[in-house]
Amino acid sequence: MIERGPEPAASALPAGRGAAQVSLTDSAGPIAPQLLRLLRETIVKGELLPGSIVSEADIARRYGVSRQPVREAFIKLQEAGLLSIRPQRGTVVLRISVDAVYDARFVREAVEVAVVRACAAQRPEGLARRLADLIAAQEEAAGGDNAPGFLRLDEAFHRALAEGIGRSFAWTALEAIKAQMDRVRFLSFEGATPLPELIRQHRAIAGAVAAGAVDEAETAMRAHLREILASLPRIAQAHPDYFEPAPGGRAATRKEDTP
Amino acid sequence: MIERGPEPAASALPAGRGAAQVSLTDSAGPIAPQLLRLLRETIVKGELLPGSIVSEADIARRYGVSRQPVREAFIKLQEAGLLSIRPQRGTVVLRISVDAVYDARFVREAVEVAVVRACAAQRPEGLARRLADLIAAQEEAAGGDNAPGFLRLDEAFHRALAEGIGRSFAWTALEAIKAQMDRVRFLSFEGATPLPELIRQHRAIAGAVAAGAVDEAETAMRAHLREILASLPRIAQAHPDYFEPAPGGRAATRKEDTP
DNA sequence: CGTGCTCTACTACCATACCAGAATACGAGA
DNA sequence: TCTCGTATTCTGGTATGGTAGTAGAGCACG
Repeated sequence: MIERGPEPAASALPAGRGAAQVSLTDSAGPIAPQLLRLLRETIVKGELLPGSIVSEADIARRYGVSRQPVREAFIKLQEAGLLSIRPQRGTVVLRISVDAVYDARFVREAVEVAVVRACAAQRPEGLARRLADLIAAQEEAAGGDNAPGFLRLDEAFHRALAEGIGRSFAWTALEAIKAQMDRVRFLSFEGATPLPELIRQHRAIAGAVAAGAVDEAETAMRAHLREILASLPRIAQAHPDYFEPAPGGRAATRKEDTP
Repeated sequence: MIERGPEPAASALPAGRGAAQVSLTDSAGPIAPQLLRLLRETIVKGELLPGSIVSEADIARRYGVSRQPVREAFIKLQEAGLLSIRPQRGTVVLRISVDAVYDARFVREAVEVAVVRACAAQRPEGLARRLADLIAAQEEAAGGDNAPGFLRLDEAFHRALAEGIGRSFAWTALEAIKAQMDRVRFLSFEGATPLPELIRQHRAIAGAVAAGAVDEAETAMRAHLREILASLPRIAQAHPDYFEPAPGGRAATRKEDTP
């Protein structure tokens, strides 16, 4: 076991109530996936600030695990465009790249439009009911000011569409990409699109699907996905330190440069 | 250094001319990505047979590296749906799942259609020229019976479309997914779609893009992507041992089963 | 006082060691 | 001969040691 003295000096993590509160070794299952989810959530929520540098050993000490699972988590987070691993130099939490966010939306929109068109064309049995249930739950969450709960239900809504046509893989493939957009969403809680408006858009999508209106469903989905990022320019201005400077170069894309 | 005796007994790898011919330690750069590419190619080409079991230690010995880079490669190959890592039981090369291939095509088609539509709508400068060059090179490769070379040029063609509209990320995101389809393509060299026909389709796509015919470009792209898998049912029948049995259950999707 | 060099303190990467669980080989008993 | 319990030997997961390489601080020199 590693020496795990408190020594909270120079901690990049919020360390508000002791970061290692979530026990990884105690609970069941492999710790590598647990650590991955934990770190991703930490970054997406903005608790681990963009630009701050982390290290395998640092995180390993902090959570009382070895460097091995940390390394695996780092690699996946790099693929998701949240970290940049620079060999022998350090690993840095990437600032949000506006370009990367739009790239993610482009791919997500392409896939989700195809999904929702197929839904409207096939009108699979039970889907309309499922969507209605989710929308009802979303209204409840919105009423109770339960923002995190709403985000989970929002995900469930989109997943339900893919599952409806037997293409749950389509949503799985988007999950890695979605992280980029999620970071913006968490920043945009302050004065972004009100939840009732998002619910209204969900209802429009579900309605078009139930009616078998293919083109209408596509239009509704596109509007919805663009709405999510409508506040992006304003957010980027409000939090300049969270975002990559303007230039088009995106370090996240280049996984292996030929020097 | 690990004892690396020849002992070719019970080798799952073809071992035709000594598998470790490709030196990993000598050449430059981190060996983990190199090993990943090498293993992926080995699986996609069918040199490592579906259903065969591999182990971290086995591969590590074979290529004269430690288990660490092998492990990282395994993880990524699992995400790509090529391997199934079963803790404490073994890692198996997954058979091709027809469902998974169609899932991959669904996502790829959705993204590539969006790309090609944007290309036709924007008609970015220089793209038409680039596509024409690639098609010319493809004709040369097809004439010289250079199948692997043609596949590389085919990839370059699709990547060029994404790059044309400044969405190279779209192609990057597809690379992991594409592996499923590539496996089929390598099996289908025997009596599949003749290369001239594929080139004709490329020309149709490029022509529609150059003409700014958005819908026509979409149609051409869809036809092209479906053509690639046109021989799938026949291939699956011809190589039953390479494919997952009929039932809809796809082991590739379930990353963590709850036993 | 300004500038170049060395040397230290990190980093990620790779290799090795240890562990718990799963599958199988095997032998005793019926 | 067949069945069941046990021991061995695999597996992947985790922990830890070692190495090449980079960034930056401190010192020598102009």
